[in-house]
Amino acid sequence: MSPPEKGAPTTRTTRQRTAIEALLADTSSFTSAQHLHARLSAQGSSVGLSTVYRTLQAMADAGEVDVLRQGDGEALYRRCSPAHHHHLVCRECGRTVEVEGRDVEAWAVRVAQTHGFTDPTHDIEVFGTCPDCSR
Amino acid sequence: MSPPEKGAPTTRTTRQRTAIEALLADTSSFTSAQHLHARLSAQGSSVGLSTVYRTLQAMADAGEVDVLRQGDGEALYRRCSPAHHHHLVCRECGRTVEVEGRDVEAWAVRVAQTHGFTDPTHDIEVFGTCPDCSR
DNA sequence: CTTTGTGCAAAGGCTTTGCATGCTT
DNA sequence: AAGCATGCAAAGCCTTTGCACAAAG
Repeated sequence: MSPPEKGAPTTRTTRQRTAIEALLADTSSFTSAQHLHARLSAQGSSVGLSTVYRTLQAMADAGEVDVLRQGDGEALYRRCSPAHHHHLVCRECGRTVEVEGRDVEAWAVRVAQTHGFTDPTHDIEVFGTCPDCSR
Repeated sequence: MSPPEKGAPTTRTTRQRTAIEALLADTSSFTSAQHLHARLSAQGSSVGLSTVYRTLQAMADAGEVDVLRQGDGEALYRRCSPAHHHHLVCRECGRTVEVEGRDVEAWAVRVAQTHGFTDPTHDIEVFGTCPDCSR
């Protein structure tokens, strides 16, 4: 079927890819592909919208960014640390804080086991209004 | 602007609404609007797709069904109990179990407070393979 | 009789894909 | 030179909306 899959699929260093990664590195809140595309254009380093989508998708697959599905169908992305973690997101400005949740991890596993579900996974996000926005 | 809003916004009893509620009551897994529409047609009690969407949305607003955003942008619905709860969803067949999470609720609140975030809310879903599917 | 619900078809918004060209290796 | 990456435009998908008609209260 498919050739003997080896490690990481080649990722070339292009101006676009670099620009996207750089911008993402400077952003601490969740952003949409479209917004990112707009910022890149405004900033001069214009990149095709499809490229933004493709790159973001690739990074998500590689675990380099976290994806959050908004209620309106728009996907939000944010760079993230490699370790497993959860987010505390400000519902006003989108600012994000990565938090750990050993307790929650354990809870999730326990819940799954209790019902005989194997191979547990979970999606957890906490929302709130951050200090700056509630002022 | 708007008239003095009183209690519940009138919900009329129509054949369509009844059919949707009935089908939902018989389903214990998350379903998409389109799938629901197809099942209704197949079952004879055909209902317009827009009506399905509108009804589902109304029920979601009323807290009669839970909404789950799939990665591909399709929304999944499922009837639910009025009390606050979370879901344990089988990633194979979609079967769902409602679970409580006092511990998690507390954790979420604590996490928010720790970072000065007010008015905490959360989205939590646990996935796994159910007994029947892992067999 | 008045008001809300329904259908159909068209519009919308985000995302994906086909294909020819340019750039990285 | 060989192959992935990029752009543009078109296509896809799910969902929402406008409007005229039917049904509920």
